[in-house]
Amino acid sequence: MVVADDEGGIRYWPDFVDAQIADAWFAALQAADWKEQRRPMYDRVVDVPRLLAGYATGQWPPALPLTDMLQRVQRLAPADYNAVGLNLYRDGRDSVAMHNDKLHTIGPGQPIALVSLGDSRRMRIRAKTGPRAGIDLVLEPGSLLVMSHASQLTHEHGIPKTVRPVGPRMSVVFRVRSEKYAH
DNA sequence: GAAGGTCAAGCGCA
DNA sequence: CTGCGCTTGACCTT
Repeated sequence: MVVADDEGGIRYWPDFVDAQIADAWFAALQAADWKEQRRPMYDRVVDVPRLLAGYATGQWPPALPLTDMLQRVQRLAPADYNAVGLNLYRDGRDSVAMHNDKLHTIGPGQPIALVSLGDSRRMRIRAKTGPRAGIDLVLEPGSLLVMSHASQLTHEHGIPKTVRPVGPRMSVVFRVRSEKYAH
């Protein structure tokens, strides 16, 4: 347990699946419907530093291994997941700023399950109040990170950029979206 | 419909 | 090398 609270806190399983499965998933998910996004930044528009894809549960192309992934996630972190979000960090310049998942879009008490594939990347986790001691967690391929709803209130997380040469990493995030946000 | 939060890059400093 | 806090603004949410 990386962070403790009464909903399970933040839990990390480095060996969620073995390397062969992780590699196969990573390869198959290249075929997802990856989209670039852009955002305004001062007087210019910049690319969001990662590629994004997302599906409602069961609405993904059958060729994607998401059904298998979801079944395995269910064994360790059972919940009525109704959405998946995928992020592709192409190299060390790709990142996500520190943030927490929007509580209003997640069912109360429901976990968020994140599977990592491809190269390892370091995730920074930090308490939002009090002593702002940060925790670094290396998210390895084939690992599972489960974050409680409550932990989103107390902690924020992000994937910082790095100068170290790194290959692509993918995260596959299963969530229980509230009614009005679910498709 | 007003108001508040988000989150991109780059900078300076620790 | 890396972390952090600051900055603006279009868009989203309440």
